[in-house]
Amino acid sequence: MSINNNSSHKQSHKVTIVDIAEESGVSYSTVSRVLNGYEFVKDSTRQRVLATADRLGYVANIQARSLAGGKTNIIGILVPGLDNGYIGEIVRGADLALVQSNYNMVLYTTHRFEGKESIYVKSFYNHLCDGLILVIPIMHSTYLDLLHQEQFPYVLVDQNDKTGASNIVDSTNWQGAYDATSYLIKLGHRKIAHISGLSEIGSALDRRDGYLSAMTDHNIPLNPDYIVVGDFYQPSGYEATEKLLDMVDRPTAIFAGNDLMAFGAYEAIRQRGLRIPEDISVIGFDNIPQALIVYPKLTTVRQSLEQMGRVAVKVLLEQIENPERPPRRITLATQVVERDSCRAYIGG
Amino acid sequence: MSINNNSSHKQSHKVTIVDIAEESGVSYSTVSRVLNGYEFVKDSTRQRVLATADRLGYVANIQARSLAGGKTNIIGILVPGLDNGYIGEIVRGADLALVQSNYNMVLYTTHRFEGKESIYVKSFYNHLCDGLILVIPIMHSTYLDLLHQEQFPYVLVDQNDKTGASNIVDSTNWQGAYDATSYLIKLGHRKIAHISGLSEIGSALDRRDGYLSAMTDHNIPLNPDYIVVGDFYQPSGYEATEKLLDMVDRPTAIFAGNDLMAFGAYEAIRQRGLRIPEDISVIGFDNIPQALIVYPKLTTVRQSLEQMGRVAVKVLLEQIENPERPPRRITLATQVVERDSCRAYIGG
DNA sequence: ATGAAAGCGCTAACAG
DNA sequence: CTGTTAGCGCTTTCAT
Repeated sequence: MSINNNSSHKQSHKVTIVDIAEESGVSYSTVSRVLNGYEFVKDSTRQRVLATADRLGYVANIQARSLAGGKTNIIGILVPGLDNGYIGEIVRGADLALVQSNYNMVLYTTHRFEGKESIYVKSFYNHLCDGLILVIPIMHSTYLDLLHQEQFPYVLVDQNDKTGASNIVDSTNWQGAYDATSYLIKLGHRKIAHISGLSEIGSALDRRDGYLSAMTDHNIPLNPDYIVVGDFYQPSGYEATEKLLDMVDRPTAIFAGNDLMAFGAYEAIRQRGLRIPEDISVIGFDNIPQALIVYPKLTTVRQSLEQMGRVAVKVLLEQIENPERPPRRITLATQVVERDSCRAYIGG
Repeated sequence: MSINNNSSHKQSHKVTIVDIAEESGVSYSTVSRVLNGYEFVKDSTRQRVLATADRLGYVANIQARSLAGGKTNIIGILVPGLDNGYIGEIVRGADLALVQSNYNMVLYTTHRFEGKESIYVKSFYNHLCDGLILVIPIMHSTYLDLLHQEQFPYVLVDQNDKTGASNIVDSTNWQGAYDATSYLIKLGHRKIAHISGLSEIGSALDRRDGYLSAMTDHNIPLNPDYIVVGDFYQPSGYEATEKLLDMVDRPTAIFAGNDLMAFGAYEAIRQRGLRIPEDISVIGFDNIPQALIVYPKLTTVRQSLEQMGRVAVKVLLEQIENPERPPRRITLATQVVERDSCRAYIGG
């Protein structure tokens, strides 16, 4: 009789495949096979094993499985933090996509490590998970090298990797910015300012370029002072807007690099006693959920963050299934969502 | 010469304690001791081992460590989802507190499992982490039994466990609601409605009771129709408010069970062409970050969500250090934050 | 103070 | 189709 000589009724402690093996009179490798869906197992055996596993309340020990070289059925998602809505939406999308798989997700927030996220990556390729989704605006290239070196499946979200060796899911940042700017122009604005994101961030650059191209294409002279750099967080939008409003030749419309900075702009504008959109139009980028609860509701460029998360999962799982598949890049469309924060420019 | 016969320079593959042992000429048990901070190791040995570990770029394999009975230095945090700001703040607080420890956090979202979160709990007590923070409004008692059975360290956030056997961090829900309601009363309101949360949720109940007590204490007759039940999400606040506004004897103030539902109320009120706070006052509960970006800024009851997260971590770590310590309950104070969504009731 | 050896729970050849 | 046998990387007695 085994150590576990209790009356085979309810588990008194951890149930392992060995327990199942004994109970169902097979070797534990067979149990392992059944549990892993191995084809060539007699059906009756399979049933029996499955039944006892169930009866005993077996829960696989992921660590052991992973240690022994199996898979974890976990995918990791690395994010800087949860404080900006943008990330939350992507995570939500990923989570949604995972429901339909038999994978679970674990989320790691790295913001406290400023560039040391590679620590995480290291533990990841130590097989804490089967694949990685990276949502990290400012990427320290060390990662990618590690990941490649280990041939570890991963996908970059909204982020560029010049080497072309990464799976990437992003959206049409340039086009979205172009459209946003054109929208403002079509409304009659010409004095259009842009609050840009940090230059280290690819999407910020793309959006700035989109803005510039739209202006140029419509033969509107560029005013360098109309471009001010923020950091994608709300306070920077506030400060940027203050500068803009201080100008003698104050802009009549602002295209913020993302919604958060647009909210900052709202504050600054309101504080000056100006009205949106009567006195000044504001358009954002992202369409985070808060865009709907601010007043007036924010006109913005929608990128389906949730969809990005979903697609990222899809790509990642495919990569895991088929490690040989060459990396792909999927770019999702953006779209201007008209709400209440912009209106036609009259007079002047 | 070992398998790993590369020129002991940069790792060509995973570095294990065996590698370190060979490089520094000690047994791998000694390496393990050093790495775990065991006291009785000769100092020179310790230095040498540490140095080579560093040079080789060693990263501990958490899985193996855990399997062998060691600790993971990971604490898990179980949340329903990330879509309501409330959770995000708690997570942020927990994350913040963890910076100062040498623990890492992994976050599991369970919303897709509706009550099956016990799956997670099971894998947790399988030592995927050293302790658990549970932020799950509707608790299916199965958890707690499992957790107790395994003597697994955990703390409940904003949630009650009648057995008194759990660590709990929560805030003064009753008092906060009482204060909010009293605040409205002091402003001259008497027709005060309350949008409550689901009755399955302890904090929702406490808030409702606080509201009732305040009304009673001020001798204001209770109107059952003034209490409508939502689910803590924005749409339910919208619908609840529609009902309220349809009443012939329409309330002049609304105390929403949380900020999200208050935002729903905003929408409904605005849609009716009414103004906040001129026509109707609104007060929320939670003080999530969005309370500041809505217009008008939401008057609400602050509970320091971030602090709750921080305290939860503190309690949990202490519990992990000292498993014998009896469970504690820490209740944080709440406070009415006056902003722009309430004003004195005049006339009527 | 340190080495040897057992074993955590599981997967994956390798034999039959 | 199924059992046997190695480990995976690490912690932990038990010796010395």
